[in-house]
Amino acid sequence: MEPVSPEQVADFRRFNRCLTRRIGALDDHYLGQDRPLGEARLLFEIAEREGPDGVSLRELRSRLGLDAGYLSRMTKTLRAQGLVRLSVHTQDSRLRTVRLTRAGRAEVTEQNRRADSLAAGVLGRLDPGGRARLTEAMATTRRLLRLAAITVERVDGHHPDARACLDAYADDLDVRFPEGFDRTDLVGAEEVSGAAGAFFVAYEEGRPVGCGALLRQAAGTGEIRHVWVHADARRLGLARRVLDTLETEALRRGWTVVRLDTHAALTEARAMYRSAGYTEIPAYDDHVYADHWFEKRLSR
Amino acid sequence: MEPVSPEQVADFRRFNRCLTRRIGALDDHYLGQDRPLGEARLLFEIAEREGPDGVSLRELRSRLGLDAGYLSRMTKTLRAQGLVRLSVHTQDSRLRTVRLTRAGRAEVTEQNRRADSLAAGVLGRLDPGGRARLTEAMATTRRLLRLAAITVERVDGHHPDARACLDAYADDLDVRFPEGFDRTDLVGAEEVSGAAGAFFVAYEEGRPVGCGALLRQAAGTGEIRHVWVHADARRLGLARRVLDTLETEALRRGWTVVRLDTHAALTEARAMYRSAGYTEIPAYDDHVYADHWFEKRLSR
DNA sequence: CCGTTCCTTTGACTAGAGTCAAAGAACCAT
DNA sequence: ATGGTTCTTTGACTCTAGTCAAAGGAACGG
Repeated sequence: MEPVSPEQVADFRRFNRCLTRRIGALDDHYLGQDRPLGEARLLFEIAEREGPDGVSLRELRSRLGLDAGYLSRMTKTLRAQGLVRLSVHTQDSRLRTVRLTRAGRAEVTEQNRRADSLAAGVLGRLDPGGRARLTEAMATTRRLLRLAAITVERVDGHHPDARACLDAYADDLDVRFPEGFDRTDLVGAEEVSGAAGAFFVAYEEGRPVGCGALLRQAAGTGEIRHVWVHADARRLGLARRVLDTLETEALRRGWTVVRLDTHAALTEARAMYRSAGYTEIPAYDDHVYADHWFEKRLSR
Repeated sequence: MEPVSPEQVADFRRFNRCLTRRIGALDDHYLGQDRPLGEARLLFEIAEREGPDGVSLRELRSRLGLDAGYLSRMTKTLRAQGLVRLSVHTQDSRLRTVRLTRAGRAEVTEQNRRADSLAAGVLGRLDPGGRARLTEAMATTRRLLRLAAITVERVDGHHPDARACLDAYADDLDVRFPEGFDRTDLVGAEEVSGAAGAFFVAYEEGRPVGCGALLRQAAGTGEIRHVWVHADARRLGLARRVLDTLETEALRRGWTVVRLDTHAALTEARAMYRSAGYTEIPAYDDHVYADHWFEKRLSR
């Protein structure tokens, strides 16, 4: 890809320096008041992850990347402060489940209130136009930083991450299609392996957040299927990135045309394909869920 | 001022959370490799502040806000690693001067190279359009966060910060005006005190970075003078903010018209006044440095 | 020249953050 | 049932980061 210009690198680093200097004022965790940072972080994580049955120490440990002993001790002090309750996991009694007590919940709410008012204080020093521009620029920064942190990797069709993506994809379609979606329509693992095709998964911090499949359709022609992005990772431009990856892979295989079909319900997808250079063509198959067919001629 | 909308607060906090999570990858200091964070920070600060005669421990201490003992010990370990040299200050032998050795300089350069390549790595995962949008959004975020962190405060005309600003202002004008600038033209401390007028200084992290004066000109009319912004704080919209503050102060005093004059050399200033709602009027004085005269009718 | 103030060094602490290893209880596959 | 694995707890550490106070040398003001 094109090299990164030194000016952009300099801008990037200026931003980092500026932010790490101000991070004290920005970081929610510094609002942990008299509580040590580690505990404050843990408390927030519990509040965030806690389901109806609380959250297991194991999950917290992997989320926060903490040492088991360290975590055990910290939860002990939180318990001593009356902020959390510990109990044995209902399914697996090796695990402990943590949940917030009423006092713990109140504490978290209070911290959030404080962080909100701090943020409002900063924004309040700008005029309304400035506020709008700042929040807009922050949102753009966040979106693009997230996108830059996501990697798209080729995985085997049998890989659990591939199957997990396809499952989630099927669930999404089942909701969106008025007629529902039948999972037997999904590609088989062999169809996207070896010379037949390829499967790609997008990872954000190790978590699969998107996918896409490429299959051989005819000599020199590939078919793109199952381009999907997790709800949490939408509006980042990730689908476009997956598409780029699939096209690059097609070219690598010497396929100069790619096609795809899509359902009438997926209007944003159609817009995306058009803006990515795809043109609508007549039906090339009689696929149940297909209402629109697209094609793109690849070059270079 | 208008209240801050909850959506904007939420956006702001999402940004903070996202950034503190990624800060490990962004923060230059985390590149200090095997060196403790404190030492790495110190090393960078020395590199940044070091003049031809090095930099005094005293200055480092106040810049970084460190305990004297802590600083002393850290410089000792840096010295033991051969990265800095310590010597007695030439003017005041109570002070110690630190300067980087060749090895220290090499270390800093290497860290910078590493930080650059890390930044380039992140940017490189975006397409050129995304890179441009990201660096642009980062720059906007930085500018507006800086602006929001600046406070504009009324100070007495005799206050050292007021005099320092006027000195810097005079130096700037002396360079920009073809005919030079005579400091006796500056307002006296009494002209901006009490009922006669007011003087405002803009502070960024305790450092004066801008100023503006308001003087009574005639009944119900104020004159704005000496609106100045430090070179480091330009292009943030600070002049506009100072101007707003002066107008608010004028209104508070019941003055419904403010006027100002400006020199032909200051083209950006003229544009700024126009966009702030000032209209050009005929000369209202025969001030030496005045070529253009502006007026604004204040309301509410 | 004398007392006060300023700057640095040193010693003696504390608290937070985190690591490592051992051990016990529970689960799982065979 | 049994051996291996997983999860949590506990004890014993280490390393940073930072505070506080005492002390000594240098500068400064009168």
